[in-house]
Amino acid sequence: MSSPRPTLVAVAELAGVSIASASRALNGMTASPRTVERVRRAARELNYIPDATARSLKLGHTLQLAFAVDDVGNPVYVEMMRAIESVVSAGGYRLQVSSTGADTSETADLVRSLSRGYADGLIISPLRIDDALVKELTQAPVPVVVIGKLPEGASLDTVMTDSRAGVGLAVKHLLGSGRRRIGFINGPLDTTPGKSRSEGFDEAMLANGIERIAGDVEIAADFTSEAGTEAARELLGRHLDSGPLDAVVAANDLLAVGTIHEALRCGLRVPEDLAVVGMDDTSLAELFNPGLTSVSLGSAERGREAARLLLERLTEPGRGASRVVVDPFLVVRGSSAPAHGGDL
Amino acid sequence: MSSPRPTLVAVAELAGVSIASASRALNGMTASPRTVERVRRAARELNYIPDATARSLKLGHTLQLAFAVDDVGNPVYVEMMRAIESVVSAGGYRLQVSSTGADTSETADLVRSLSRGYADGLIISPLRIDDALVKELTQAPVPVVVIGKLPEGASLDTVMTDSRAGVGLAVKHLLGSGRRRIGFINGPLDTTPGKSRSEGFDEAMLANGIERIAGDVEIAADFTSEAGTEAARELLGRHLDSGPLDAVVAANDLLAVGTIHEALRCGLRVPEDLAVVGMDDTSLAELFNPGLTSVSLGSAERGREAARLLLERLTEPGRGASRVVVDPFLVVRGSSAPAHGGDL
DNA sequence: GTGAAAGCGCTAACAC
DNA sequence: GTGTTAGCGCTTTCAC
Repeated sequence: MSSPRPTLVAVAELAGVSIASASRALNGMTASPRTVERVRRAARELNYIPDATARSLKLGHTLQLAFAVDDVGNPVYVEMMRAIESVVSAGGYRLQVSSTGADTSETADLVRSLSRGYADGLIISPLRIDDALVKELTQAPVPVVVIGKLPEGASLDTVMTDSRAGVGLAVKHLLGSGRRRIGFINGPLDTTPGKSRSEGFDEAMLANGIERIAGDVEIAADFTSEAGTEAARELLGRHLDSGPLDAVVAANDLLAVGTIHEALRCGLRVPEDLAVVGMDDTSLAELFNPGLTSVSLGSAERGREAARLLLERLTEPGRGASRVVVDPFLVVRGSSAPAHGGDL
Repeated sequence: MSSPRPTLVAVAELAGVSIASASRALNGMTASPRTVERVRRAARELNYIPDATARSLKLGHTLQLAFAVDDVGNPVYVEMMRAIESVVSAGGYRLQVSSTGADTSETADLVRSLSRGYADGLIISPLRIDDALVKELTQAPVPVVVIGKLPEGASLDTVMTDSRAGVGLAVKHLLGSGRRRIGFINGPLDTTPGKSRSEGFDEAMLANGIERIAGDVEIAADFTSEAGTEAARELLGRHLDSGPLDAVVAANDLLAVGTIHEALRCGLRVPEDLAVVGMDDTSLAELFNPGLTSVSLGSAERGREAARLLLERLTEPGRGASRVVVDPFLVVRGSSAPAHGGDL
């Protein structure tokens, strides 16, 4: 621990060979069995660990890939991560995950630092995307694939889903099972998902001939369950007077679960008094009590596709930007079961 | 994207200075304002990003720290991660998270690769620790601090908790609130936490003068909610005949939540028919319905302490191994509320 | 099969 | 204040 770390020269010396031979022996290149044996022994004896930095500098790659997300606490990212990890490691790479703040400049920062030297490629799923970030990503010295919707004209590998349509699925389901007055708890509108889902909700209401009522939408401070509880307190509180909501669509599972939490606290029964539908269909949805009906946005599949895209670009840098889109679908669970004696 | 990446020499050339001056200008060392200006401009124009690999090789450090866990899906690690991240970034380092498999050799592998070149230090919280891993950790070329219990005699910085006593807290609480027959759902016994908690349970039963009944303990396949559900199916199923359990202690929150899931599926009411207590007091415990009574093991504090220890060792490599222990405490929520008409 | 030597991109003496 | 140069630890031609 205190002695200077052994380098290749120490190993070579101990083995009585040149450092070139030592390197070859260790890396399985052409070398006599005898040399290999002696070098191996020397390396073990010295507890030699090759310096990855030096190796990467010489080789020009690190065999590491990075996945950057805004909030590791969100299970949707965990699911993506698992999917990414499995394809990436099959491709011989190791995965590092980093958590950026919500700030785009912080994200851009991370991209810069990661992309030059510490990783051979990057998958990023940012909540907020501005032009500066797109520029940074496009100019990054290593391939970047983004999970999420990009501004028009950005030429980057990307995998996205149609969360607008996803919200539509939720609304249609609720209407179809007898709900009449649907509230919407969204995340911040300056985020990409927040924006799409907002449009999706308006669209769905319109399509179903329902008048949008201003007070039926509440914007949470972020995509966490705490913010969901907070927002639900507002939304539900407002409706104590103005007439009852009988359903809420939440922009993700965390918000949905926060909403249920608050609804129960208010003495509302879920789903009897209030149906709740989330989005992302994370493990949380399955686990929760009651089970949370949720719109799957194919997080695992998006992760898998993103990883595939990245690997492909790594081996074939020249080709044009790909764009894959994963369709949403609804997973029905207890939180949106039809109200018992439907009052229609 | 396709042109060769600009290096310092390109920048220096464009700016019309030597590469040494360029380096100095960029790094805020002594340089004339005029030089700084020209170099800055050139760098921006070329979209120059310094190569971290080369820089690290020269400097001998990366300003990166790593946190390795077995299962990123467990919220307890998310909490540790947040805590670690905040102290580490205050110290000027960036945090990388890697997910190792459950396998100790895989973990050792990761340590090897991480510890030579990609990170200046490492925090690791492994479920399983064997001698080979301890040896690897001790010999690692960069400082390592482990969150968790080490075998006797290992000289590594470590922060631990007393989860044995933690289980005792849970048992005592349940007994105190009128429960009589307590089951235990543990994780694998070949893991460090599994082992401690097993001992803790036996100890607590003994201390309270309760005869341990073999069938009252069930070992889940791992520390996930799915495994918890599975184990609960076993445990609860067994007791359909042999007489009712009125409480379950689970070795972590995930197992606890899986247990509740299964209990409800069986038509048991929680807490009326069955009280459930988890461990780790993660955000999940607070969020769940009903709220999950849980033994806090101070995950955030453990993370914070681990990060502090690592930073200290980084600046002061010589000193002896530290060892800090964080005390557990109970957080009572709805899942263990006294049964209504207690049948005693 | 093996050794000598060049060089990956950068920083830090060291001279000027 | 600036340029020249050595060298971080490694891999890889290139001769032998």
